Amino acid sequence: MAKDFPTRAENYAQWYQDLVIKADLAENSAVRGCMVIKPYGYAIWEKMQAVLDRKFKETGHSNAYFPLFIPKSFFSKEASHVEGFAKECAIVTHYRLKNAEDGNGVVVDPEAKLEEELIIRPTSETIIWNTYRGWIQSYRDLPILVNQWANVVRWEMRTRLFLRTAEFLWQEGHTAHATKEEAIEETKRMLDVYADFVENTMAVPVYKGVKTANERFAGALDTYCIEAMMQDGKALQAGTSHFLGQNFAKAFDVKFTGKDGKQDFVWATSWGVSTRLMGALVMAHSDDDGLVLPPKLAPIQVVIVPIHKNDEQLAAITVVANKIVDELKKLGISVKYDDRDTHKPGWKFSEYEFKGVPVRVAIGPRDLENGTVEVARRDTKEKSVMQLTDLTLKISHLLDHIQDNLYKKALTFREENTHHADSYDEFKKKIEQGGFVMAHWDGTTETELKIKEETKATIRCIPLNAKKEKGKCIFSGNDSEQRVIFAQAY
RNA sequence: CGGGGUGUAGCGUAGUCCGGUUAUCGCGCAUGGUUUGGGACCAUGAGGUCGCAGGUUCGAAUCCUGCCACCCCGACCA
Repeated sequence: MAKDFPTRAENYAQWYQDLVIKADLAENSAVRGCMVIKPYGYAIWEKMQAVLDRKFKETGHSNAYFPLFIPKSFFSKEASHVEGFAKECAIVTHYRLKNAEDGNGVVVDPEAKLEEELIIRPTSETIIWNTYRGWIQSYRDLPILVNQWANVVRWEMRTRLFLRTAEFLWQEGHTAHATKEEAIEETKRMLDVYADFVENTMAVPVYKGVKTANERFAGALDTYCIEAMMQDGKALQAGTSHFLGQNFAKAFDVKFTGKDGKQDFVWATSWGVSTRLMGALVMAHSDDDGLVLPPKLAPIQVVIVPIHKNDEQLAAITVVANKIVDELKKLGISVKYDDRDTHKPGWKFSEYEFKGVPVRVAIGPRDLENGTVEVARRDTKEKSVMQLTDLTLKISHLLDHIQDNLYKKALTFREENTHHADSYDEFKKKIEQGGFVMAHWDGTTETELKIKEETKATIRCIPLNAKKEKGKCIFSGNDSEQRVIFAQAY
């Protein structure tokens, strides 16, 4: 495995890029801006999907699937929605190719122009609300709680593996409700689901908050979000949940008759997380020696490496190793016994370290004599010799400890890099140093944009559950009710 | 989409300014042997449309034109 990639301190962006590629998570494809997610990376995504999908179902949602293509006319029905996405849409204009007349390959058949062009979905609100119109007549049809796992396309100028690609994978939940209160409740419920997932499964602490008007989703009344801090101090939006009000119901004429016999427009929410979470995962935990994966998402949680001088020793080690494998599997732990003779143990150690496998077990001749194994953990690099007695239980606990430790480490890092600022000078200085800066803001878009222009920092969110604290806006000096989170962001 | 940079074997590179036999070196790969508690060693070998397409020239990795891809910085965004 390559050692020739920069440390985080030397070049954070390059470190990330190299790590994603060299750890076999993903690579650039022949299509500009699009990535190939490789098996090891996809395995992590599948684990994320499995946990999230279970949580969605536990909160009453069902999966469905809507088309990749959206008629262009649907898009223009919700004004702010079009405005938000118009500049980054891929459009299908034709439906047939023909052989080129000069015999060189194929060309678009001009005869096969579509009457109405199709947009490749950048998100599915429009096609879904157009569909919901047919599903909803009465309050008895509500709520509709649907999620879809899908790919979407946003034609980005500048892309980075996982963090921003032209095509990405995600899930989008789209719900319909009879009342405003119920829709807002749903919006917040799903925000909590995301926060719980990112903190407990990904081991990444987040702030829950509301976006400012400026950062709001195109077509939403309120956008709730979770914001995480990466190791370079920048913020990364890890998930969003939108309260859409009646905007899409009005745009697509989706009404229902209430118990009182009166008609009203339906209330909506949408919420999503994407393969961007993969980027967050890498940037939150990994180090200069490679990936560090939280046990709950690691495709391989435990790897066993035999150390032997000859076939007899290997055979004896294999007996012990297989027993450990069986016991770990019974505990639901994914384990790999790597008895390949094509690589030396040292090579394997480095390889699995680079791939972020949380726990490594090495078994050699000395261990056979003593009834022990050597256990190494990836997060701290600590090694210890353990007795075979109760080994699998100890490993199981160790995995839990690693999961906890990663979260605590990330939390400590975030706390150490979160500062308060009470004047604009102090603010600029602290933003320069990186990290989050909690500061008072007067609530206007003008102030927000000016601060962004001068410092590159944006308001990541107005945190929920933060203590109210009167103060003066660092920029304008006007009154403010609470501090908001400023940071440079991905 | 604007500014800058890079493109030579799977990866990293020398050579490019100043054109000249068979394109350099390391890693990796294959085969054989010795090895195996932190990326082993020796020997032999395979692997190249020098990003692509034109052009200049007796001759192009090298000079010229156009294009493509990727990286960094900006604008835009999850």
